Amino acid sequence: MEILFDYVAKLVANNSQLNFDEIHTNLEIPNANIGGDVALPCFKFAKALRLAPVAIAEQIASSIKDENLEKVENVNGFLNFTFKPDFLAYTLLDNALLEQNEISEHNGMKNKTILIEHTSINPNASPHIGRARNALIADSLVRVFKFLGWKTDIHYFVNDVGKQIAMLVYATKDKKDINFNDLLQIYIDVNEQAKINPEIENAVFEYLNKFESGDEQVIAEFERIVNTCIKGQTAIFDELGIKWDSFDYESRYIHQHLTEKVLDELKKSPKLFEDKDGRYVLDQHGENIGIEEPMLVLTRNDKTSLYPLRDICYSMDKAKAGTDRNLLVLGEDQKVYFQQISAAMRLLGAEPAEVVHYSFVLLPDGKMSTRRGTVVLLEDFMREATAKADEAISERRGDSDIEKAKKVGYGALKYSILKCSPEKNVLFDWANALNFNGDSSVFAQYNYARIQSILQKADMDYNNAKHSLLTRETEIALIKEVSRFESVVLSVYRNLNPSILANYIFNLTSKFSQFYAAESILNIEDAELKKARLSLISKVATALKNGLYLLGIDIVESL
RNA sequence: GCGCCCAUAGCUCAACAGGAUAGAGCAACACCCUUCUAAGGUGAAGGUUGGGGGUUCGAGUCCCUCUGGGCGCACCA
Repeated sequence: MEILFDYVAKLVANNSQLNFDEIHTNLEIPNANIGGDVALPCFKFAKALRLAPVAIAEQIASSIKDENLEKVENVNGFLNFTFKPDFLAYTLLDNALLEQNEISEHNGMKNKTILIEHTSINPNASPHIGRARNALIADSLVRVFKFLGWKTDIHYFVNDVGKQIAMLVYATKDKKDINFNDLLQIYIDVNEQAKINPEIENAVFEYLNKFESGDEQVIAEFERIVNTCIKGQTAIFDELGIKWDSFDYESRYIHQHLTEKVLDELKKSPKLFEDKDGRYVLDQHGENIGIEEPMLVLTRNDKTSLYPLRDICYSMDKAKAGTDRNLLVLGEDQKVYFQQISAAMRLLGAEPAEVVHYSFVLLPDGKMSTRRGTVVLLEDFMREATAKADEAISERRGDSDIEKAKKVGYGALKYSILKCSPEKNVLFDWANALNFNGDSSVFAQYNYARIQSILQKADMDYNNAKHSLLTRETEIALIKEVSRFESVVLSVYRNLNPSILANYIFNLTSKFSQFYAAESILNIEDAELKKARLSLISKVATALKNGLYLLGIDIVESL
């Protein structure tokens, strides 16, 4: 639609005292029920032109004569432009950018660099769908940045130090083999036991002490647990096509004494002080942090580091990597904490990461809690979705196809989480998440497959099609939607919000499905029209394929 | 108690930097497969955008306030 905005802005600029930019920024797409292709509200020009909005619109409407316009009319101060359908069709379709190389070229983002850290969940158990939201949002953003030509560097911070790991080490100390799938139950049990048995707590802290002071035997035991966990967790994400470039271990900051330099830097600030217990504490009053006592305890009394200090060091390392952008996808529970780390970084003269926060996934009967075991595990969701997809495919196609079932099932899973705006809570219920009708990724995959089926049967070259022949109502509606693809991708990029894309894919699919029901493509006499329609649907297929890809969803050739 | 986020149809979600008559899907109702894949399409129904004030030519969108939900509130990581 951008090209039409330019066209209209130029036209109005030539027929009024308004300049191109002020016209262009005010242009909008009118609601479908109002009619018209582009609208210009004239209210804001009233003051400068010393004229009533209606009079301005009237004046401009009457002075514009353009062969490509069907009409320009004033509706209560809105100037509505309606183009001739053939002009609209070829202008939008011939200029629509749908492919990765075209879009990255057009927007000049090639070879920019971005570091993205995401997920970084505790290595203690199988991830639940709440934390999966982190990985899904981030992975989609990674895909969008890559699509636009950015070079991405994706990091995972492994919190391999701490009480929760020590507890798992304690609970598994006599076990020869540790199975990743047993860890959740072990974790729940040991937390239960620790409540009634204080000796566990003591033993756990002893483990932690030994780990931090470099006891090789204990370090090996920690590594055994952490590696089992990371392996198990990343295998699940890997199955979903989500990958990282590097895993950064928190313990490195302890064992290699990497926190000292940053601590020395912070000591230069009067905001860092030693409290009565001998711990280093950062006073963050005046940093606009929304808590009563903005203090960050950085060390224990023996001056060994606490997590926030290690996190500041890690964040500094990421900032020092010198990428054009530095992004972090983080749960809303970490909002204040992130502000605290950011304030410390500014104190050190560094630029904190940009952050995308997401809200939690809620269950119909309450919140999820790993410790209480009231969770929906990502892997359970994956299995259920695949099973349901396979059942449906078997029913339709006569036999099972597990690869296809995964593409359908995982797609539905991702879509159900990604379609919600990150700042809103997602309410998870099985029926909704496993619904393959209507507003779901399956609708898009299904219609993509329909298009492939037609294109295969067509057996004709539609490269130099005359798009001006596509003037039916459902064709124009579909063309308008396809032509938005690039601006939607850019909108996801600007807002760091993949739900915009999920939404778009549904609208595009809907428009295609309506066109498909209303018009024949192969069964028509007019060969030129057939060519034009084939060209149109091939472009729709490209937009669907690339759009789904950017959400991390695979297409299927038949369904 | 304080701070940040959210509240839109019975349910789940849309509505680009404030724009015109607030849109979809699910569920429920009535239709449409001798025609390119019916996981589809069409129609009807469903709303005082949580309540109340304000700013504006214009408010779901901005401001204030109340209610309800989510998250957090140094010495866990």
